[in-house]
Amino acid sequence: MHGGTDEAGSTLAHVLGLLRGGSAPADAQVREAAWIARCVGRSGSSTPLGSDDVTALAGSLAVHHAAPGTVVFAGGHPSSGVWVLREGQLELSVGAGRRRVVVGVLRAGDVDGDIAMLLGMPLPYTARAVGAATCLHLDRADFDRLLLDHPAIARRWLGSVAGRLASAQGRIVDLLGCSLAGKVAALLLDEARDGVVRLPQRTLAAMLGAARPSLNRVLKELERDGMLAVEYGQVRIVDAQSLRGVRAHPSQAHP
Amino acid sequence: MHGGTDEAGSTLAHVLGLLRGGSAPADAQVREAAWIARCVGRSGSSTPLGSDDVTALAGSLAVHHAAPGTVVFAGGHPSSGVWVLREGQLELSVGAGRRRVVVGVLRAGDVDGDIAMLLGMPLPYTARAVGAATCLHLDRADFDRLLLDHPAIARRWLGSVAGRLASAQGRIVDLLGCSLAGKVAALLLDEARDGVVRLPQRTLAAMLGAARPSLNRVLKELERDGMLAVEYGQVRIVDAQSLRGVRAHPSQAHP
DNA sequence: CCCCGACTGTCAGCGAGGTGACAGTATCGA
DNA sequence: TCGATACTGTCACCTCGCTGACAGTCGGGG
Repeated sequence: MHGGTDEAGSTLAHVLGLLRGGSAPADAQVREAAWIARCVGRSGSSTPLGSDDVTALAGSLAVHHAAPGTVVFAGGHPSSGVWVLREGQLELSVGAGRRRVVVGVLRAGDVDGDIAMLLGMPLPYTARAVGAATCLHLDRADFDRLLLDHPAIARRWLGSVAGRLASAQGRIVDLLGCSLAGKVAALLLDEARDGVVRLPQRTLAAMLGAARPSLNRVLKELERDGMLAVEYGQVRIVDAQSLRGVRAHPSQAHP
Repeated sequence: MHGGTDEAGSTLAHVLGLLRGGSAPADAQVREAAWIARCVGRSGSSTPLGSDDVTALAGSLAVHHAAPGTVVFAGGHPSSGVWVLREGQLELSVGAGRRRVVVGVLRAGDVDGDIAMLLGMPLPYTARAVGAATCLHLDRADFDRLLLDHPAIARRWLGSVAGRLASAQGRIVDLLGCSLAGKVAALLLDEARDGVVRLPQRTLAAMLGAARPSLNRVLKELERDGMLAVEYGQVRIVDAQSLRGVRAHPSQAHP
């Protein structure tokens, strides 16, 4: 099936299309950005900076007030440093102009840009302020000075990144062991904020490496079973407990 | 997700045992341990400690000489600290007694145990010295002191963990976008040391969430195409270039 | 207000891969 | 040297999910 007759050219064009932030965001690009978006320092679980840190450092951090719709950082460029969102929401998106797809949302307390900066890799998505937003920014030099002056913060930052690594590991395991229904359940459960996942089915499908019709079928089944409410551009989790049960099921059913 | 264990009768072994009536360690356990084993600080790519660091710190690190077959650290228990392998090889395995499955190997320069220690989670596998091995050990206090006294090392450690996070991300994308052949190619390419992957097909299949017969079929196809040599308990990569081409193919074949 | 673009809902057909089973073979310990 | 115990190689059958297409619905901009 994968004989020597495949067109190397079309494959290459496909790959190149992914790398440039072109017009039509290919599924693969959406998928990659969406998964990376799940690896930010989430407030509550694994934020490297506590609110006490932020207040203590407030004077030495650059404050950035972003007007609604403003781009805070742009995908494709190397990360200028670390962003800490203090108020408002930032929408993470891929793709140009009208064809852009939202792959995630940053909320107050979230920290992003650190991994890209540490590794010198380009940011995979663009962040825009949804309403008015207040961010704190550390450039590379500030970041180094922060870690140098505050070893406790350095230590906690290490813990934060380690936690993100562990959750990425967990997602690998989730993705491999389950049927599509299990993957969907796992994705919804840890992507939800306040019981709602505000992503279109197309994006969810891309994140799972699944086809949209297949995803839709699973969603409707789960809705019929009373676990979800499928709405326009979002999914509401109704019965999280049962949903966790779906995730736990072994991969294939068979008598 | 939680770590595995090495001792029959522990809670986790019991829970995993419930999922399948199975006797051998459940595939899910093997899979999880195998993926975590791929997230150690590999020498060369993302080791937090340079050899110069190690020599500079040699006096303050605890040296541990492990006789062949000795257990260096045991799965299921919380990590006592960070292990740096200086000489020899450590075999990472899951499962009790004779039924154990090897999920990875540590080589000179590799660093492990840091993530589990940082997060307070149990180690998912047991490490045994294959031949004679020399390890350096830092307990939690030593680790904290190291990061406190050497900010440059703390900074590099952060970079190392960030690199491991990025590679875990990359694996998620690899796993979702490709056909089974693509997944196999990706797995073999970055699991190989000196062109050889020394894991049985059962373990490889578990890592990919695939069935062994399916994996075997793909391996034989790749062998027929001259890219691999399938041997007893290991796979030898013959033509890495072509294998990289297989990995790049889009997900599904289609006229 | 209406229209256009984006999103959801659904279908028939097909191929990839899972399942369980069984035979052959390499490896290791007694 | 001889089993016991893995591991590999392969089969027929069947399910899951992908493909491509089309109709219905929501929502924002002119």
